[in-house]
Amino acid sequence: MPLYCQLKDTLKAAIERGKLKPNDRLPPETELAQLFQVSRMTVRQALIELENEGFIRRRQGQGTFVAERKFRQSLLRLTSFTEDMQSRGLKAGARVLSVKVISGDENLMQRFEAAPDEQFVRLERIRLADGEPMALEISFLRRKFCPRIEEIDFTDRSLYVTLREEFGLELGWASQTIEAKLADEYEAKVLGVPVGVPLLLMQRITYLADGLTRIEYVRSSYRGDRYQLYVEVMR
Amino acid sequence: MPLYCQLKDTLKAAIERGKLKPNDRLPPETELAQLFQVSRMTVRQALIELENEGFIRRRQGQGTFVAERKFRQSLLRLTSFTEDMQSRGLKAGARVLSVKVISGDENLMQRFEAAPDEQFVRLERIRLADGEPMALEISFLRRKFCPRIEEIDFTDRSLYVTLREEFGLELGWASQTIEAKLADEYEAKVLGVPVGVPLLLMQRITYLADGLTRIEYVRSSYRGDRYQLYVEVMR
DNA sequence: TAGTGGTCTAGACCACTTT
DNA sequence: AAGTGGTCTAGACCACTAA
Repeated sequence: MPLYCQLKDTLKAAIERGKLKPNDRLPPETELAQLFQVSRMTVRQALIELENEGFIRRRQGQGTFVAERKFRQSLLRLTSFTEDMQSRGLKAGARVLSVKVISGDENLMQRFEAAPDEQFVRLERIRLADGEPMALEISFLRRKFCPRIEEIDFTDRSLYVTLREEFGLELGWASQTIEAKLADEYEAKVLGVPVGVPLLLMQRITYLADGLTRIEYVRSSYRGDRYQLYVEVMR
Repeated sequence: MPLYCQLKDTLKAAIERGKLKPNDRLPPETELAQLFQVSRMTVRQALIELENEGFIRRRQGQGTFVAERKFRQSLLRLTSFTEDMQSRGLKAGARVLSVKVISGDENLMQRFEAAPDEQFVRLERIRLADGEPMALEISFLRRKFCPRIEEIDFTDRSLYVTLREEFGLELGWASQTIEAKLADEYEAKVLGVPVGVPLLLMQRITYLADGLTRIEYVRSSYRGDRYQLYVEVMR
């Protein structure tokens, strides 16, 4: 592992464990270089990446400081429902409504740019936060990348963790749309809300780490009365 | 202006003007260094920032390539309605509903962490895309940073451009929430839609470039039938 | 004025990909 | 084997901030 990554991890761990608190000042770059027996440029690479990830702020003439907690959370990243709920301090869960292997759906083939005979796994779940229905989530996966995934029970299991640990699939990025719509009869029934309540509809196509291969299409309908997206955006 | 910024701007301009096309390979780092008469580390700093901004992809052993257009657009950034519509190929406009100077609002004072006697300007506009109502936007500005801004007509004028050009205010970042709700009677009337249609509600607090000073609070209600957010998110 | 981060150099060797 | 980006060094001077 590169030296700058080791230094990065060391500092990140110190911040996350509370050994370094928000607004604490870090030692100057020259001092860190001596401490870790590396050159200043190596220290700088570690610090620049930590700043980009929101863990620290660097100010010319002043020094380097641990960022406020809220600043290092929830810049919009590719997260699973499980991770999202964890960061909100809620316990994520699921009720599996159906699991199917399907193929030949025109719409899906287009979204995935897939061959006509390719198989997909359709996983439909109600997502729970502290046991309460929060969203209806319908995921489509390309079965050739995760064979027999339909045999796994996703009641209390993160899909993304499973993709990584069982199938060695590293996710890279996703393109996502967000819109407002009304709950139809089916959505209302499974979410336990009246027909016509507002929902936040998010549709996502997830790509692997190579940046090109599409692995997942997911359509999530969040209850408008319980769910709010939070984003920090830069100019 | 630093050398690496000059190089960055040069390359960015070449990409934006189409002189360098998607998937074109850039010269290797050593060659760029010779071409621009700078060290390789300086070239690298320019390239790393261009990669972070989505203009290029770098691959060890292969080279540096111009990124696909869609990859360099619309990562979620702090944009004005005007910029947002431009990037969608629509013409942005506005109908000013009211402009007021107000003070003493508890709620506002809290959002801005402002003194009890501070004055705010409240600007309420219907935002138009190609002449059609798209959103109701209510902006609150701290008047001490932009005195007499209430005398400006924002019918065909970007608020953010005005803040920069008339008042020298550079925006830095914003914290933003996004949720789904139903149109109430007032919203329905001014947007020209029935009561109860779904709306995408975005609330934003905008900070200046210093990262600390809050300058704007804006509450935008977008028509759910016409507006969709698009985001690309990284893992 | 002293100390911080910001920029820059001219090398070096390594890891990865393609030929 | 050749060429690419990835990591790293040991210096240097500059710009900004605070005392």
